[in-house]
Amino acid sequence: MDHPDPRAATGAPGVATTASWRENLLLAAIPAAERRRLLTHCETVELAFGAQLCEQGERIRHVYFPIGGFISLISALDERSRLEVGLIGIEGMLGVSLLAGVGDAPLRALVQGSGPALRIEAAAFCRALSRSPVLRYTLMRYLYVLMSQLAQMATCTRFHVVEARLARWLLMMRDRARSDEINLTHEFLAYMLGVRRAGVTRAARSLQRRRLIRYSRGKVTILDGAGLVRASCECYAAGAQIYERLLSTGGRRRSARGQHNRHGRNPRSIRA
Amino acid sequence: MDHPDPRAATGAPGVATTASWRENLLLAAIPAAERRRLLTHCETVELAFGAQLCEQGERIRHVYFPIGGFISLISALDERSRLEVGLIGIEGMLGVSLLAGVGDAPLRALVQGSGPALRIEAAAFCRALSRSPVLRYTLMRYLYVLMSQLAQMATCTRFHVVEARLARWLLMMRDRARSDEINLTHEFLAYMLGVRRAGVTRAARSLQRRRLIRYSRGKVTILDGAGLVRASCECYAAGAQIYERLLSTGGRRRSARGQHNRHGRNPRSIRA
DNA sequence: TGCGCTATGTGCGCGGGCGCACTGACCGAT
DNA sequence: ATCGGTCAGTGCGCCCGCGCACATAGCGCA
Repeated sequence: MDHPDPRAATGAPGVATTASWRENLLLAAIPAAERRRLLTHCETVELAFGAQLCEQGERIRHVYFPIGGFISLISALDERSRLEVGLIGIEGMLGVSLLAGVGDAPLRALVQGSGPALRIEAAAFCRALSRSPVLRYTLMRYLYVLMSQLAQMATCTRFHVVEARLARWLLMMRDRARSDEINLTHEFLAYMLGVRRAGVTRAARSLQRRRLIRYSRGKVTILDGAGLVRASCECYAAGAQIYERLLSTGGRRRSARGQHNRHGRNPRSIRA
Repeated sequence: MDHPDPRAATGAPGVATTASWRENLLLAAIPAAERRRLLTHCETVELAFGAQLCEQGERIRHVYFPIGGFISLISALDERSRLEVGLIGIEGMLGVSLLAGVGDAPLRALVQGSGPALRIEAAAFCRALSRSPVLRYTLMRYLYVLMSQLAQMATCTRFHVVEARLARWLLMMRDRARSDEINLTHEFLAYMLGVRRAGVTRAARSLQRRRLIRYSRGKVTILDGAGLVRASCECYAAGAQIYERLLSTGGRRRSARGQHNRHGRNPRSIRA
């Protein structure tokens, strides 16, 4: 109702696909040996747009490492008051609370962009965690990034107007989907931003008039990324920076070795 | 200017006081042997109201375990747009990011209620962490609680009116200060809630008229706690519950043994 | 006793976002 | 070709909180 079929099932576990762990930056940052062990417990699944992977307070059954799709974290006070507080793409994972030894999900998780993900059973994941300090270390850093994002989100939501926040979300989704085309209706955007659909319509129209985006019937295209960055609040740049500083340079104890980003992209170039 | 002298120094390390580790619930939850080792590195300090213990992005020098005072975590986009996103009292600690292997503070930390705290140097704390799985485990659960609070804070700030949020804060501070008298000006409250002082005045006056609180010149007294709970948003109850479920039952690996929440409350009843 | 500072009270006009409700445009299926 | 459904555009009155500015009132100190 509020968003496309929240109960839509996740696609069935797939067999081989072209996707691989390489697509997930967290997995890529784990030392090969650890990763191999982890991957033996993983299966590839297709995340279906709108699927609800878990509900606030419910038990976590699987941990997901997106390798194409992305997931949004939603904090809901009740069905009228809800707000997206985090976004998980190829740079992250769903289920960090297991790291803290907590088996319940703190937030609702909704698939926002369809695509594949690797998943692993919660129990197997916990076993892997308890065996591997490096795994813990790497994922903890991500947990920290998520926390920083949460705090920033709170402030951003409080102080910035819908239009800037919309621009920010579109950019974040572009980064996570790695595509300038995003499938999202105003309705869904309103759900995420915690505002009325009418408010989204107004903001989106304004962005479209300025030729920064184009949209129609649930498909948004980013035309001018640089312009959109300018139209967004500084939180977009800040968020990208936090991530870059803590993770994209390798993730594993780089602080000691000063490694560089193997993927070569400079996340700081938040550019167009 | 915006709040009482942010650069006020923390009181000098004290020697023996009547306060003890027993006053901090996290420390109390750690097995005795571990705690003893940790305490050898601790010193007692007096937190001075308004002191800034660390700034967003700066290096963490000490970890604090309040045993009387309490600390607020503030996310600042710039000096006009800032918002309190967390509150740390005897139930918590300042410096969790070290758990994630990150040496920089994600948020500004301001002393909100004067009182003693135990503190330990960051390096010593990290060493202790790396030696003790139980310590990690216990504190990780707290990290999780903080995260949940952050997410809830974002939603609360977005959807609830100033008066309810004010009531909530007063209650949270009462719990952490364990006193119905709280030293806080409207100015400072406005700083935390991210609203104008005038907004706080109006809300406070309304609460006072309803005989829930009384205040004058920087001192707020809670007259009717139960009434104040009713005037607050459900986030107060929800936050207390999260904490209780995860930490107050002992904190140490109870989940691994399949124990149940000894307090017997149903966590699902988050909506009144 | 009086000064000055800090804390609180209040007014006014503005604007963003809300709730509600209806219209119009486009798409796919029968 | 038509119909039903989803998606987007728009209007209207409302209210909360903002920004600004000024008016009182306690309190400490000289």
